[in-house]
Amino acid sequence: MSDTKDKILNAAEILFAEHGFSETSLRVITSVANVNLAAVNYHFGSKKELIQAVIDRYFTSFTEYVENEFSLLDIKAEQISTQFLLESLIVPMLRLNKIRPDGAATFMRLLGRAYTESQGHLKTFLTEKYGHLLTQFTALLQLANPELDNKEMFWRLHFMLGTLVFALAGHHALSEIAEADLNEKVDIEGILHRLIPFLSAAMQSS
Amino acid sequence: MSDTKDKILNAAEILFAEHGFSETSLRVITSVANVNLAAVNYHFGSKKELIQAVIDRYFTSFTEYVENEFSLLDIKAEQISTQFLLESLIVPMLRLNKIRPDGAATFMRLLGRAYTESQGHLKTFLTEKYGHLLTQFTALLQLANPELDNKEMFWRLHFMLGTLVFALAGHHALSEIAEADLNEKVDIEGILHRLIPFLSAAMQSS
DNA sequence: TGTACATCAGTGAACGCGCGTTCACTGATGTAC
DNA sequence: TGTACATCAGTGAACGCGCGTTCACTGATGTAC
Repeated sequence: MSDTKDKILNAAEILFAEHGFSETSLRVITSVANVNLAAVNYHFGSKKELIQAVIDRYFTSFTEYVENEFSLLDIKAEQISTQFLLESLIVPMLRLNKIRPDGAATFMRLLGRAYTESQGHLKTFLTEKYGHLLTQFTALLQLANPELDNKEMFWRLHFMLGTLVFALAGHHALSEIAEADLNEKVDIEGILHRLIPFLSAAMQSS
Repeated sequence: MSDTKDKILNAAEILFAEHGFSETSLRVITSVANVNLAAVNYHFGSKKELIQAVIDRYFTSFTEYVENEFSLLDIKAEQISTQFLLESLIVPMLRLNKIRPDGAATFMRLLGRAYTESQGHLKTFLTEKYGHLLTQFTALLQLANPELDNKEMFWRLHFMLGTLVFALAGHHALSEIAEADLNEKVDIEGILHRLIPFLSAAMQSS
């Protein structure tokens, strides 16, 4: 992969996470990346495909880490619980910080943007490529919560994922308020450790 | 208030909720509203001020309903609990359906957009005008959960609000998946009744 | 080793288009004397 | 009751601007014979 291509991806992911996809112009991206404007269309074909490439790069790493983590779980073991499953997402999450500066936060913000900016192409693209991961996670959750029926599980799962993405994607804003109000600094890991008991309790509500 | 002004607001709120603020052009709004393009700038001054006017119209009604509902609560009563407080938001929420078709859903989607689209002007505008409502709600929550310290309360409150806005703003998408996967139709009220026990349990997690 | 051609990465300038906003203007209604 | 002027709601056309994309082109490297 050429240097130029990487420079575009690196600049784009930060700008997309910060300002959203449609609010970020190719002119800003290429000037931050210090490459020619036409290089985006040369390497990626269109802005749409650049957006997909940016998200895909994270997802490829993330799913690899998650699958690796899941394969280590002993599915028959007694200790499989919602809390335990959510905690098993922390390691894959934080490994993203090693491949890109502030990678976990950037990935979550991109996910939040993808969820919100309502052009269909991203949703189709993601569910086709990474839907099996959600299926796998759902199956494990069902193992951990055998007393919940399908419907209840569906809703709780989506509430939970929503809270996760929302809290992690908005963690910049939250941290700012937290620092002003409580004089407390928190990073992604800190938020995850506050979120997991919160979500586990919610999942077990009767 | 002139007919034209209302026609613009009514068309704009639906389009903003559906496609986001910056993805919705004044040309689309005015053609749906069946008014002249220049009328937006004549009546509102700019697109930014139109966005604020759309959101403000809902907030004015909503805060009025909420304050009315809160004033009916007996603050000393034993039964004040998180569940009880969340349930007291249902009535104000659903009253929005009476002043505008699908008003509750539209309002939540607008809130979600406002939270996500990152220009500061909306956040400043809203916290200045309606921040006291959040303060009031926090105080009541603290009454219902005296065992939580300030920090824990801060985080749980924001996780909770995030889940609420996220789930309600995205309820169109969720309902679609739910219908495909579970053959179940749900509206805002249905989601609220699933969400409240979920969030109450989360709030009480130890 | 030398020549001819193909492939590839990258570029500078221009294209057409949709955007928010502005401006000079119209016509209806209200107000003063 | 009539006239002169002011205010207001609304309009049609144009403005300049930033956008994603395209196109003809360059220069470096690889491949065939």
